[in-house]
Amino acid sequence: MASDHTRSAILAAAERLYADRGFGDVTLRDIVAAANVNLAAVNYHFGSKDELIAELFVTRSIATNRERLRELKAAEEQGGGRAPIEVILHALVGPTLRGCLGPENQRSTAARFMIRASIESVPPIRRIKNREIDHLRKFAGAMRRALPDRSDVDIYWGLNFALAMAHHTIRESERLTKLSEGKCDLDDVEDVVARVVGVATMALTAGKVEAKAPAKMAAR
Amino acid sequence: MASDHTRSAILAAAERLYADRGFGDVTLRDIVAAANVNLAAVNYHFGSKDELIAELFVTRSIATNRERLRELKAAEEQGGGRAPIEVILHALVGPTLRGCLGPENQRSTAARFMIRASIESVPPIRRIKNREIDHLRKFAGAMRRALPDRSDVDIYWGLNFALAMAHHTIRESERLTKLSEGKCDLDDVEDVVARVVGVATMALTAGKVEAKAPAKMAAR
DNA sequence: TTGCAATTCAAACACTTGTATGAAACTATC
DNA sequence: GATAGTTTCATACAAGTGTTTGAATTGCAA
Repeated sequence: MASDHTRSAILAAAERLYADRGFGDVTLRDIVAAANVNLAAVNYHFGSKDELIAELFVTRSIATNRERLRELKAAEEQGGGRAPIEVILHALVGPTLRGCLGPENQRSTAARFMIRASIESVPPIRRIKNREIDHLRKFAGAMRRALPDRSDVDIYWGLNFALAMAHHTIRESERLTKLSEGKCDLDDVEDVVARVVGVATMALTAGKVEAKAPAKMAAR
Repeated sequence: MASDHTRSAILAAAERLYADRGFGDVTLRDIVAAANVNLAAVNYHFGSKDELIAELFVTRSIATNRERLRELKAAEEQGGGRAPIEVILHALVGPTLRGCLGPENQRSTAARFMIRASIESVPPIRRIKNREIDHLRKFAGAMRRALPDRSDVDIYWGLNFALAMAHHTIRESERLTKLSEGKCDLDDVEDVVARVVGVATMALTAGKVEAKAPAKMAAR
C-alpha cells in the first residue's frame, strides 16, 4: 500500500495539465515536473503513459455518468417511471455544462479534462469510449418513455443535437464570446443550460402539440 | 516556375492524410512517402511543416467561405436584401455537411480536412483562425436582417447552435450511427441538412410566429 | 538492529520527430 | 554543348519522446 502520495500527485498534475493544454503537447516530463516526482514514477505506478491516461479517463467517466444517472433516476422515480423530457435533457447536459462553464475559478478540472477527452480522442481513450454508448442508451430509453409517440430516429437525433449544443458551446465558448462581443454571457451557466435544454426540447416536441413537422424545407 | 508537380503532390497527400488521421499522428515522412517525393522536399517547397499546414488551411478556408458567401449573397439578392432565415442557415451549414457526410467515396477531402482543422486546433492553424470571426459576422448580419425583431443575443446563440449541430454531427457521425443501430441515416445528407436547419430555425423563431416561448423552463 | 520489500532516483536507451547539408541530377538559356 | 539556376536526393543532425535499468533510499516487520 505505502504512501500513495506520489500516485495521486501524478494523477492530479496530469489531469490539470491535460485539461489546460490538451493531450497533444503535454509530455511525461511536464507531468512529473508539475507533480514534483521523478520521471520513472509514472511507469512505476501506472505501467505506461497510456495507462495513466486511461485510468484518469475511466475514473472521471464513471463519476460523470453516475451524476447524470442520479439526476435521471430521481426524476423518473418522482414521475412514476416517466420524467418530463426537459428534465431528462437537463440531467444529460447540465452536469457537463456546469463543470466546464461559469466563472473561471470555479470550473472543475475534472470536467475540463473530460471535454478534452471528448475532443482530442487519443488512442487509449478511444478504446474505452465505446462503453459510453451504453450509457447514452439509458437516456434514449428515458426519452422514449417521455415521448412515446416519437419515432426512434427522432429520439436519437434529439439526443445528438442536445449533446452537440452542449459540447460545442463549451469548446467554442471563447469564440462565441468574441463573436458576440460579450453579449452572450457564458458565465451565466444556468441560462446556457436553459437555452440548450429549451432548443433540444423544441426539436423533440415540434409537430406534436402543434401541426406537423415544420422542418424539411429549404434547399436541394 | 518549373514543374510544380512535387509541390502539388505534397499538398494533395498531406491534405488526405491529415483529413484521415488528424494532425496528431501524421509525420512528414508519412506525407513524403504518400506523395512519392523526397523528405527534404517539404522544407524546400514550403519552408517548414507548419507553413505547409498553414498554406493548406488558408487555401481551403477561403474556398469554403467563398462558397458559403456565394449562397448567401444569391439568396439575399433574390429576396431584395433580405433572405429567409432557413436559406441563410442552409448556406451556413450546407456546404460543410455535404462535404463531410454522404457515401464514403464522394466525400470531399477538402471538407474533411477543414473539420479536422476545426477540431484539433494545431498552432499554425490557431494563429490564422481568428479571421473566421469576421466571416461569421457576415452571417450574423444576414440573420439580423431576416429576423429584425430578434435580439442580438438570440441571433448569436442561434448561429452557435446551428454550427454546433452541424459540426458535432460530422464529428460523431460514427457514434450516432452505432447508437441508433443504423436508424439515423448519415448518408442521406439532405435529410441531415434539413434537420439541422429545421431545428436551428425553430430555435431562432420560437415565440415569434407561434404562441409564446416554449423554451426556457427546467432548471435553476 | 537486521533484513527485506517497496519506492525513488539519476542516468541512459531506443526511437521518432522536424530540419539542415552538400553533392548529384536535371532544366533551360546562351 | 557548356553553364548557371533550380530541384532532387541520401544522409546526418539536434532535440524530444516514452521507457528501462540498476543502484540508492526509504519504510516497516521480525
